[in-house]
Amino acid sequence: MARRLTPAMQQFMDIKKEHPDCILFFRMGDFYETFFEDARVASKELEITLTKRGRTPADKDIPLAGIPYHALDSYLYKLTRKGYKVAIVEQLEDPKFAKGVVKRGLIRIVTPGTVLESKELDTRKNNFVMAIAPLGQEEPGAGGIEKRRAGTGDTRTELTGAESYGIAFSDISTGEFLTTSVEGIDALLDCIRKYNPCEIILPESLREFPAFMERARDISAYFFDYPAQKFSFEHAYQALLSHFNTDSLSAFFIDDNKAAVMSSGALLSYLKETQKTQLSYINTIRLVAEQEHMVLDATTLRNLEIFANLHDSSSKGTLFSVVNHTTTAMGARLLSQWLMSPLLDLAGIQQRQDAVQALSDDVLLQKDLAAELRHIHDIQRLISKIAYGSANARDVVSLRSSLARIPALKKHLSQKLTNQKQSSSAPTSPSLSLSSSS
DNA sequence: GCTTCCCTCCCAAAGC
DNA sequence: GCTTTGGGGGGGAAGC
Repeated sequence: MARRLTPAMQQFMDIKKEHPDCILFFRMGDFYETFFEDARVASKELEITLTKRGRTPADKDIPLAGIPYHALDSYLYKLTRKGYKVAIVEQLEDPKFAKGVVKRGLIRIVTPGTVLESKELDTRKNNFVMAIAPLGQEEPGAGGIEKRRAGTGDTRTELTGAESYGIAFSDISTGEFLTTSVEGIDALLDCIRKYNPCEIILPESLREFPAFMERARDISAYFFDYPAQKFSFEHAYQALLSHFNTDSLSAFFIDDNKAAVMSSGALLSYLKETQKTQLSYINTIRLVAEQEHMVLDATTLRNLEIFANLHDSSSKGTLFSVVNHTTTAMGARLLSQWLMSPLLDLAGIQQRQDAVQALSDDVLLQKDLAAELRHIHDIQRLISKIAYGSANARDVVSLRSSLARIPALKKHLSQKLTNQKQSSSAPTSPSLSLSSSS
Protein backbone atom coordinates (compact mmCIF):
# COMPACT_ATOMS: atom_id res chain seq x y z
CA MET A 1 0.00 0.00 0.00
CA ALA A 2 1.31 3.45 -0.94
CA ARG A 3 2.25 5.65 2.00
CA ARG A 4 0.36 8.91 2.56
CA LEU A 5 1.78 12.41 2.86
CA THR A 6 2.64 13.31 6.44
CA PRO A 7 0.23 15.80 8.11
CA ALA A 8 2.66 18.71 7.75
CA MET A 9 3.25 17.97 4.06
CA GLN A 10 -0.51 17.67 3.53
CA GLN A 11 -0.88 21.13 5.14
CA PHE A 12 1.73 22.47 2.70
CA MET A 13 0.01 20.91 -0.32
CA ASP A 14 -3.46 22.18 0.70
CA ILE A 15 -2.25 25.79 0.86
CA LYS A 16 -0.17 25.39 -2.29
CA LYS A 17 -3.26 24.22 -4.18
CA GLU A 18 -4.96 27.54 -3.32
CA HIS A 19 -1.97 29.60 -4.49
CA PRO A 20 -0.23 27.70 -7.28
CA ASP A 21 1.32 30.91 -8.66
CA CYS A 22 3.22 31.62 -5.42
CA ILE A 23 6.34 30.21 -3.81
CA LEU A 24 5.22 29.02 -0.39
CA PHE A 25 7.41 30.02 2.58
CA PHE A 26 6.20 27.53 5.17
CA ARG A 27 7.15 28.36 8.75
CA MET A 28 8.66 25.39 10.58
CA GLY A 29 10.08 26.49 13.90
CA ASP A 30 12.94 28.90 13.27
CA PHE A 31 12.89 28.35 9.50
CA TYR A 32 10.81 29.18 6.47
CA GLU A 33 10.93 26.02 4.41
CA THR A 34 9.93 25.39 0.80
CA PHE A 35 9.26 21.98 -0.67
CA PHE A 36 8.88 20.24 -4.01
CA GLU A 37 9.16 22.51 -7.11
CA ASP A 38 9.19 25.64 -4.87
CA ALA A 39 12.36 24.32 -3.24
CA ARG A 40 14.02 23.83 -6.62
CA VAL A 41 13.14 27.39 -7.67
CA ALA A 42 14.16 28.92 -4.31
CA SER A 43 17.43 27.02 -4.33
CA LYS A 44 18.28 28.24 -7.84
CA GLU A 45 17.16 31.85 -7.43
CA LEU A 46 18.40 32.40 -3.85
CA GLU A 47 21.55 30.29 -4.21
CA ILE A 48 20.71 28.20 -1.16
CA THR A 49 21.24 24.48 -0.68
CA LEU A 50 18.71 22.11 -2.17
CA THR A 51 18.36 19.12 0.12
CA LYS A 52 15.59 16.63 0.90
CA ARG A 53 13.37 15.54 3.73
CA GLY A 54 10.81 12.72 3.85
CA ARG A 55 9.32 10.78 0.94
CA THR A 56 6.34 11.23 -1.39
CA PRO A 57 3.57 8.59 -1.60
CA ALA A 58 5.40 7.37 -4.71
CA ASP A 59 8.48 6.85 -2.48
CA LYS A 60 10.50 9.70 -3.98
CA ASP A 61 12.58 12.22 -2.01
CA ILE A 62 10.82 15.49 -1.18
CA PRO A 63 13.09 18.42 -2.18
CA LEU A 64 13.65 21.00 0.60
CA ALA A 65 15.29 24.41 0.80
CA GLY A 66 14.96 26.79 3.71
CA ILE A 67 16.07 30.01 5.35
CA PRO A 68 16.12 31.12 9.00
CA TYR A 69 13.13 33.32 9.94
CA HIS A 70 15.28 36.33 10.85
CA ALA A 71 16.73 36.44 7.33
CA LEU A 72 13.32 36.57 5.62
CA ASP A 73 13.51 40.22 4.49
CA SER A 74 16.48 39.98 2.19
CA TYR A 75 15.34 36.69 0.62
CA LEU A 76 11.83 38.08 0.05
CA TYR A 77 13.33 41.09 -1.67
CA LYS A 78 15.50 38.89 -3.91
CA LEU A 79 12.59 36.74 -5.05
CA THR A 80 10.16 39.61 -5.67
CA ARG A 81 12.79 41.53 -7.65
CA LYS A 82 12.95 38.50 -9.90
CA GLY A 83 9.18 38.64 -10.42
CA TYR A 84 8.05 35.91 -8.04
CA LYS A 85 5.12 36.11 -5.64
CA VAL A 86 5.81 34.69 -2.19
CA ALA A 87 3.07 33.34 0.09
CA ILE A 88 4.03 33.55 3.77
CA VAL A 89 2.56 30.72 5.85
CA GLU A 90 2.90 31.18 9.60
CA GLN A 91 2.28 28.96 12.63
CA LEU A 92 -1.05 30.09 14.07
CA GLU A 93 -0.81 28.49 17.50
CA ASP A 94 1.73 27.87 20.22
CA PRO A 95 3.44 24.53 19.43
CA LYS A 96 3.47 23.78 23.17
CA PHE A 97 -0.32 23.56 23.19
CA ALA A 98 -0.84 22.06 19.73
CA LYS A 99 -2.37 18.63 19.33
CA GLY A 100 -0.63 16.99 16.40
CA VAL A 101 0.96 19.36 13.90
CA VAL A 102 0.75 23.08 14.58
CA LYS A 103 -2.06 24.95 12.79
CA ARG A 104 -0.71 27.06 9.95
CA GLY A 105 -2.22 29.61 7.64
CA LEU A 106 -1.43 32.12 4.91
CA ILE A 107 -0.88 35.56 6.39
CA ARG A 108 0.26 37.55 3.37
CA ILE A 109 1.29 37.33 -0.27
CA VAL A 110 4.32 39.45 -1.06
CA THR A 111 4.57 40.58 -4.69
CA PRO A 112 7.09 42.81 -6.51
CA GLY A 113 4.95 45.89 -5.91
CA THR A 114 3.95 45.13 -2.32
CA VAL A 115 7.25 44.26 -0.67
CA LEU A 116 7.59 46.28 2.53
CA GLU A 117 10.33 44.88 4.62
CA SER A 118 13.61 45.16 2.86
CA LYS A 119 16.29 47.65 3.79
CA GLU A 120 17.22 47.46 0.11
CA LEU A 121 14.03 49.32 -0.94
CA ASP A 122 15.11 52.72 -2.28
CA THR A 123 13.80 55.21 0.26
CA ARG A 124 14.02 58.07 -2.27
CA LYS A 125 11.56 56.43 -4.64
CA ASN A 126 8.05 55.05 -4.42
CA ASN A 127 7.50 51.34 -4.93
CA PHE A 128 4.28 51.36 -6.95
CA VAL A 129 1.88 48.58 -7.82
CA MET A 130 -0.41 49.63 -10.68
CA ALA A 131 -3.77 48.45 -12.05
CA ILE A 132 -4.90 49.18 -15.61
CA ALA A 133 -8.57 49.03 -16.56
CA PRO A 134 -9.43 49.26 -20.28
CA LEU A 135 -12.78 50.96 -20.90
CA GLY A 136 -14.93 50.35 -23.95
CA GLN A 137 -12.93 47.28 -24.95
CA GLU A 138 -14.48 44.88 -27.41
CA GLU A 139 -14.14 41.15 -26.93
CA PRO A 140 -10.72 40.02 -28.14
CA GLY A 141 -10.46 37.26 -30.67
CA ALA A 142 -13.83 38.13 -32.23
CA GLY A 143 -12.63 38.45 -35.77
CA GLY A 144 -9.46 40.38 -35.03
CA ILE A 145 -9.93 43.95 -33.90
CA GLU A 146 -6.42 44.79 -34.98
CA LYS A 147 -7.10 43.59 -38.50
CA ARG A 148 -10.45 45.35 -38.65
CA ARG A 149 -9.02 48.63 -37.43
CA ALA A 150 -5.87 48.42 -39.53
CA GLY A 151 -5.72 51.26 -41.96
CA THR A 152 -8.60 53.15 -40.39
CA GLY A 153 -6.24 55.66 -38.77
CA ASP A 154 -7.85 55.07 -35.39
CA THR A 155 -4.70 55.01 -33.26
CA ARG A 156 -6.67 55.14 -29.99
CA THR A 157 -8.27 51.74 -30.28
CA GLU A 158 -6.33 49.78 -32.86
CA LEU A 159 -4.05 47.99 -30.38
CA THR A 160 -6.41 46.81 -27.65
CA GLY A 161 -9.89 47.81 -28.66
CA ALA A 162 -10.20 50.15 -25.65
CA GLU A 163 -11.18 53.80 -25.90
CA SER A 164 -9.62 54.87 -22.63
CA TYR A 165 -7.78 53.41 -19.63
CA GLY A 166 -8.22 53.80 -15.91
CA ILE A 167 -4.91 53.76 -14.05
CA ALA A 168 -4.60 53.34 -10.30
CA PHE A 169 -1.34 52.99 -8.42
CA SER A 170 -0.39 52.66 -4.82
CA ASP A 171 2.72 52.55 -2.69
CA ILE A 172 1.60 50.44 0.23
CA SER A 173 4.81 51.23 2.10
CA THR A 174 3.63 54.86 2.38
CA GLY A 175 -0.14 54.46 2.09
CA GLU A 176 -0.39 56.62 -1.05
CA PHE A 177 -3.18 55.69 -3.49
CA LEU A 178 -3.55 57.63 -6.75
CA THR A 179 -5.67 57.32 -9.85
CA THR A 180 -6.20 58.89 -13.24
CA SER A 181 -7.60 58.05 -16.65
CA VAL A 182 -6.08 58.56 -20.09
CA GLU A 183 -7.20 58.39 -23.72
CA GLY A 184 -5.38 56.01 -26.01
CA ILE A 185 -2.48 53.62 -25.82
CA ASP A 186 0.29 56.22 -26.13
CA ALA A 187 -0.93 58.15 -23.09
CA LEU A 188 -1.25 54.88 -21.17
CA LEU A 189 2.31 53.80 -21.96
CA ASP A 190 3.59 57.28 -21.08
CA CYS A 191 1.87 57.16 -17.71
CA ILE A 192 3.35 53.72 -16.95
CA ARG A 193 6.86 54.85 -17.89
CA LYS A 194 6.47 58.05 -15.88
CA TYR A 195 5.47 56.41 -12.59
CA ASN A 196 7.66 53.38 -13.24
CA PRO A 197 5.72 50.79 -11.19
CA CYS A 198 7.35 47.49 -10.15
CA GLU A 199 4.21 45.52 -10.81
CA ILE A 200 1.17 45.93 -13.04
CA ILE A 201 -2.07 44.00 -12.77
CA LEU A 202 -4.44 43.95 -15.69
CA PRO A 203 -7.37 41.90 -16.96
CA GLU A 204 -6.45 38.92 -19.11
CA SER A 205 -8.31 40.51 -22.02
CA LEU A 206 -5.62 43.19 -22.31
CA ARG A 207 -2.79 40.66 -22.38
CA GLU A 208 -4.49 38.84 -25.23
CA PHE A 209 -3.49 41.67 -27.55
CA PRO A 210 0.10 40.85 -28.55
CA ALA A 211 0.52 44.30 -30.09
CA PHE A 212 -0.06 45.91 -26.69
CA MET A 213 2.50 43.69 -24.96
CA GLU A 214 4.93 44.38 -27.82
CA ARG A 215 4.58 48.15 -27.29
CA ALA A 216 5.07 47.65 -23.54
CA ARG A 217 8.21 45.55 -24.01
CA ASP A 218 10.58 48.24 -22.68
CA ILE A 219 8.65 48.55 -19.43
CA SER A 220 10.54 46.85 -16.64
CA ALA A 221 7.49 46.12 -14.45
CA TYR A 222 6.18 42.58 -13.93
CA PHE A 223 2.73 42.06 -15.49
CA PHE A 224 0.20 39.83 -13.73
CA ASP A 225 -3.28 38.85 -14.84
CA TYR A 226 -6.16 39.59 -12.51
CA PRO A 227 -9.79 38.42 -13.08
CA ALA A 228 -11.72 40.73 -15.41
CA GLN A 229 -14.69 40.63 -13.03
CA LYS A 230 -12.67 42.59 -10.43
CA PHE A 231 -12.26 45.39 -12.99
CA SER A 232 -16.02 45.58 -13.72
CA PHE A 233 -17.49 48.94 -12.78
CA GLU A 234 -20.07 47.46 -10.40
CA HIS A 235 -17.56 45.33 -8.52
CA ALA A 236 -14.97 48.11 -8.36
CA TYR A 237 -17.48 50.75 -7.25
CA GLN A 238 -18.76 48.54 -4.43
CA ALA A 239 -15.22 47.66 -3.34
CA LEU A 240 -14.41 51.36 -2.98
CA LEU A 241 -17.66 52.27 -1.19
CA SER A 242 -17.15 49.42 1.23
CA HIS A 243 -13.51 50.28 1.94
CA PHE A 244 -14.08 53.99 2.49
CA ASN A 245 -17.40 53.36 4.25
CA THR A 246 -19.21 55.96 2.20
CA ASP A 247 -22.29 56.32 -0.05
CA SER A 248 -20.55 57.95 -2.98
CA LEU A 249 -17.09 58.66 -4.38
CA SER A 250 -17.71 62.37 -4.91
CA ALA A 251 -15.27 63.24 -2.15
CA PHE A 252 -12.48 61.76 -4.31
CA PHE A 253 -13.69 63.52 -7.51
CA ILE A 254 -13.92 60.21 -9.38
CA ASP A 255 -17.69 59.63 -9.22
CA ASP A 256 -18.08 60.36 -12.92
CA ASN A 257 -14.73 58.88 -13.98
CA LYS A 258 -15.70 55.30 -14.80
CA ALA A 259 -12.24 54.16 -15.87
CA ALA A 260 -10.58 55.53 -12.74
CA VAL A 261 -13.18 53.80 -10.54
CA MET A 262 -12.62 50.48 -12.32
CA SER A 263 -8.85 50.56 -11.89
CA SER A 264 -8.99 51.83 -8.29
CA GLY A 265 -11.55 49.23 -7.19
CA ALA A 266 -9.59 46.40 -8.81
CA LEU A 267 -6.33 47.56 -7.23
CA LEU A 268 -7.93 47.81 -3.79
CA SER A 269 -9.36 44.28 -4.15
CA TYR A 270 -5.94 42.98 -5.19
CA LEU A 271 -4.23 44.64 -2.23
CA LYS A 272 -6.79 43.24 0.21
CA GLU A 273 -6.44 39.74 -1.24
CA THR A 274 -2.66 39.77 -1.04
CA GLN A 275 -2.07 41.75 2.15
CA LYS A 276 -4.85 40.11 4.19
CA THR A 277 -5.42 43.29 6.17
CA GLN A 278 -8.08 45.98 6.16
CA LEU A 279 -5.62 48.56 4.74
CA SER A 280 -7.18 51.11 7.08
CA TYR A 281 -4.35 53.56 6.55
CA ILE A 282 -5.26 53.89 2.87
CA ASN A 283 -7.87 56.50 3.72
CA THR A 284 -8.10 58.55 0.53
CA ILE A 285 -7.68 58.39 -3.24
CA ARG A 286 -5.84 61.22 -4.89
CA LEU A 287 -6.97 61.99 -8.41
CA VAL A 288 -3.94 62.95 -10.50
CA ALA A 289 -5.38 66.02 -12.20
CA GLU A 290 -3.27 66.71 -15.27
CA GLN A 291 -4.75 70.22 -15.60
CA GLU A 292 -3.06 71.22 -12.31
CA HIS A 293 0.34 69.76 -13.23
CA MET A 294 2.54 69.99 -16.28
CA VAL A 295 2.49 66.76 -18.24
CA LEU A 296 6.06 65.51 -18.54
CA ASP A 297 5.91 62.31 -20.53
CA ALA A 298 8.52 59.60 -20.23
CA THR A 299 10.50 60.86 -23.25
CA THR A 300 10.66 64.39 -21.82
CA LEU A 301 11.76 63.11 -18.41
CA ARG A 302 14.47 61.07 -20.08
CA ASN A 303 15.70 63.83 -22.43
CA LEU A 304 15.77 66.42 -19.66
CA GLU A 305 17.71 63.92 -17.51
CA ILE A 306 15.46 64.58 -14.53
CA PHE A 307 15.97 61.21 -12.76
CA ALA A 308 18.18 59.16 -15.07
CA ASN A 309 20.95 60.33 -17.37
CA LEU A 310 21.12 59.50 -21.07
CA HIS A 311 24.59 58.01 -20.72
CA ASP A 312 24.02 54.98 -18.48
CA SER A 313 20.53 55.56 -17.02
CA SER A 314 22.03 56.11 -13.57
CA SER A 315 21.16 59.13 -11.40
CA LYS A 316 24.62 60.67 -11.83
CA GLY A 317 24.44 64.29 -12.98
CA THR A 318 20.64 64.36 -13.16
CA LEU A 319 18.52 67.30 -12.02
CA PHE A 320 17.26 65.28 -9.07
CA SER A 321 20.75 64.36 -7.91
CA VAL A 322 21.82 68.02 -8.10
CA VAL A 323 18.88 69.59 -6.26
CA ASN A 324 18.21 66.80 -3.80
CA HIS A 325 19.59 67.98 -0.47
CA THR A 326 16.68 66.56 1.50
CA THR A 327 17.41 65.10 4.90
CA THR A 328 14.57 62.59 5.19
CA ALA A 329 13.37 59.83 2.89
CA MET A 330 9.92 61.42 2.87
CA GLY A 331 11.40 64.70 1.68
CA ALA A 332 13.29 62.94 -1.13
CA ARG A 333 10.11 61.23 -2.32
CA LEU A 334 8.14 64.50 -2.21
CA LEU A 335 10.83 66.30 -4.18
CA SER A 336 10.82 63.47 -6.69
CA GLN A 337 7.03 63.81 -7.13
CA TRP A 338 7.33 67.59 -7.53
CA LEU A 339 9.96 67.25 -10.24
CA MET A 340 7.91 64.61 -12.01
CA SER A 341 4.75 66.74 -12.02
CA PRO A 342 5.59 70.47 -11.85
CA LEU A 343 2.74 72.76 -10.79
CA LEU A 344 0.85 74.84 -13.35
CA ASP A 345 -1.03 76.92 -10.76
CA LEU A 346 0.72 80.31 -10.46
CA ALA A 347 -0.26 80.90 -6.84
CA GLY A 348 1.02 77.46 -5.87
CA ILE A 349 4.30 78.00 -7.69
CA GLN A 350 4.81 81.38 -5.98
CA GLN A 351 4.02 79.85 -2.60
CA ARG A 352 6.74 77.24 -3.11
CA GLN A 353 9.21 79.83 -4.32
CA ASP A 354 8.47 82.04 -1.30
CA ALA A 355 9.03 79.13 1.04
CA VAL A 356 12.37 78.30 -0.60
CA GLN A 357 13.40 81.97 -0.49
CA ALA A 358 12.37 82.34 3.15
CA LEU A 359 14.45 79.31 4.13
CA SER A 360 17.50 80.26 2.08
CA ASP A 361 17.41 83.74 3.66
CA ASP A 362 17.41 82.36 7.19
CA VAL A 363 20.52 80.26 7.73
CA LEU A 364 19.83 79.79 11.42
CA LEU A 365 16.36 78.40 10.76
CA GLN A 366 17.84 76.09 8.12
CA LYS A 367 20.32 74.72 10.64
CA ASP A 368 17.66 74.29 13.33
CA LEU A 369 15.29 72.46 10.99
CA ALA A 370 18.04 70.25 9.57
CA ALA A 371 19.19 69.35 13.08
CA GLU A 372 15.70 68.10 13.92
CA LEU A 373 15.03 66.44 10.55
CA ARG A 374 18.26 64.43 10.78
CA HIS A 375 16.67 62.45 13.62
CA ILE A 376 13.43 61.76 11.80
CA HIS A 377 13.19 58.32 10.24
CA ASP A 378 10.84 57.28 7.43
CA ILE A 379 7.59 57.83 9.36
CA GLN A 380 5.37 56.86 6.40
CA ARG A 381 7.01 53.46 5.99
CA LEU A 382 7.25 52.86 9.73
CA ILE A 383 3.50 53.43 10.10
CA SER A 384 2.81 51.05 7.23
CA LYS A 385 4.96 48.36 8.82
CA ILE A 386 3.08 48.77 12.09
CA ALA A 387 -0.27 48.62 10.25
CA TYR A 388 0.85 45.35 8.58
CA GLY A 389 2.08 43.89 11.85
CA SER A 390 5.58 43.47 10.44
CA ALA A 391 7.27 46.13 12.57
CA ASN A 392 9.88 45.11 15.13
CA ALA A 393 10.86 46.80 18.37
CA ARG A 394 13.49 48.91 16.62
CA ASP A 395 10.84 50.26 14.20
CA VAL A 396 8.56 51.29 17.05
CA VAL A 397 11.42 53.02 18.87
CA SER A 398 12.36 54.81 15.61
CA LEU A 399 8.79 56.02 15.21
CA ARG A 400 8.67 57.27 18.80
CA SER A 401 11.94 59.16 18.49
CA SER A 402 10.84 60.63 15.13
CA LEU A 403 7.50 61.84 16.46
CA ALA A 404 9.25 63.34 19.48
CA ARG A 405 11.00 65.77 17.08
CA ILE A 406 7.77 67.16 15.61
CA PRO A 407 6.98 69.71 18.40
CA ALA A 408 10.44 71.27 18.03
CA LEU A 409 10.00 71.49 14.25
CA LYS A 410 6.62 73.17 14.65
CA LYS A 411 8.08 75.56 17.20
CA HIS A 412 10.88 76.67 14.84
CA LEU A 413 8.41 77.24 12.00
CA SER A 414 5.89 79.05 14.23
CA GLN A 415 8.60 81.41 15.45
CA LYS A 416 9.51 82.18 11.85
CA LEU A 417 5.86 82.94 11.02
CA THR A 418 5.52 85.17 14.10
CA ASN A 419 8.66 87.08 13.13
CA GLN A 420 7.34 87.52 9.60
CA LYS A 421 4.06 88.99 10.84
CA GLN A 422 5.87 91.37 13.17
CA SER A 423 8.24 92.67 10.50
CA SER A 424 5.74 94.97 8.82
CA SER A 425 8.65 96.94 7.38
CA ALA A 426 9.11 94.43 4.57
CA PRO A 427 5.62 93.59 3.24
CA THR A 428 6.92 92.19 -0.07
CA SER A 429 9.51 89.88 1.45
CA PRO A 430 9.06 86.15 0.80
CA SER A 431 6.89 84.37 3.34
CA LEU A 432 6.83 80.88 4.72
CA SER A 433 3.54 79.03 4.83
CA LEU A 434 2.72 75.90 6.82
CA SER A 435 0.29 74.68 4.16
CA SER A 436 0.77 71.13 2.91
CA SER A 437 1.53 72.21 -0.67
CA SER A 438 4.84 73.69 0.40
C1' DG B 1 6.20 4.03 22.57
C1' DC B 2 10.21 6.50 23.47
C1' DT B 3 14.60 8.62 22.06
C1' DT B 4 17.83 10.22 18.78
C1' DC B 5 19.09 12.23 14.68
C1' DC B 6 18.52 15.00 10.65
C1' DC B 7 17.92 19.55 7.91
C1' DT B 8 17.90 24.41 5.26
C1' DC B 9 21.01 29.54 7.08
C1' DC B 10 22.87 32.65 10.32
C1' DC B 11 25.40 34.13 14.15
C1' DA B 12 27.65 33.93 18.58
C1' DA B 13 31.00 31.53 21.05
C1' DA B 14 34.85 28.61 21.35
C1' DG B 15 39.20 27.15 19.80
C1' DC B 16 43.45 27.92 17.58
C1' DG C 1 42.00 37.64 13.51
C1' DC C 2 40.55 33.58 11.39
C1' DT C 3 38.13 29.06 11.31
C1' DT C 4 35.07 25.76 13.27
C1' DT C 5 31.07 24.37 15.77
C1' DG C 6 26.59 24.14 17.57
C1' DG C 7 22.08 26.02 18.71
C1' DG C 8 17.92 27.88 17.11
C1' DG C 9 12.64 24.76 16.42
C1' DG C 10 9.62 22.15 14.18
C1' DG C 11 8.31 17.38 12.13
C1' DG C 12 9.29 12.96 10.85
C1' DA C 13 12.23 8.95 9.90
C1' DA C 14 14.95 5.60 12.01
C1' DG C 15 16.63 2.94 15.77
C1' DC C 16 15.96 0.59 20.03
